Amino acid sequence: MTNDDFIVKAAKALGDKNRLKIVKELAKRGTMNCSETEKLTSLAQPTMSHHIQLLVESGLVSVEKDGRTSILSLNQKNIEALTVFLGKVADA
Amino acid sequence: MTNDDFIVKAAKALGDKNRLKIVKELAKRGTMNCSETEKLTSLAQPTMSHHIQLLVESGLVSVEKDGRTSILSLNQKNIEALTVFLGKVADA
DNA sequence: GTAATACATTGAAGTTTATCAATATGTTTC
DNA sequence: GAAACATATTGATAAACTTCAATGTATTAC
Repeated sequence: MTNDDFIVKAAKALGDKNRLKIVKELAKRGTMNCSETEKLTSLAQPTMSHHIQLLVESGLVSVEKDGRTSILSLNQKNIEALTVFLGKVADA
Repeated sequence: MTNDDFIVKAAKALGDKNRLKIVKELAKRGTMNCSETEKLTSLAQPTMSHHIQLLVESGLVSVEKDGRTSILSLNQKNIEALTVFLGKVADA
């Protein structure tokens, strides 16, 4: 994946209000499992599962399996990379 | 528009490779008019016009009309706002 | 004022995305 | 091992998005 591809994918992942809500909540709590994300919105479980998959594929969110639960957290390094890119654009 | 709405809209605007290319080129050159953006890709003129409209509506890009040409530039303030948001998320 | 230039709008086609109900898979509990 | 739990997958539908050809609207140039 080129850097541009990463930017596009990550931006696309952030460009949805439900996924943004997950990201913001992860920033607040540190971690969440999938069931907890479902309580953030009124979306059905498969829909959330899909959104989470997109966030993970984008690199913004990481998953660690613990038994039957999936523990989500922010991928700080990749979010930082996106931030740095934007920072450069902001004061170009 | 709430702050979340802005983040979603701006991220969505960035989440397309052609629009990202415009933004990056604006960061490099400072300004461009619409005809110049058309040379960046192989997209048709109406398609570019549409992408530019999305960028402008998102707040990432500003337009100033000068006769028959539209002069595009980055909206540093809004890009900075997006950067700040991500920065907070990155080291949450 | 006609022609050329720069951009916007419209209408339509194809593609992608968001969403859900139903169902499947793997895991813990009893 | 049966039941409950956590998440994933599948298949379908509706909405949103990307793209273009055709056409429209200003503006400049001759």
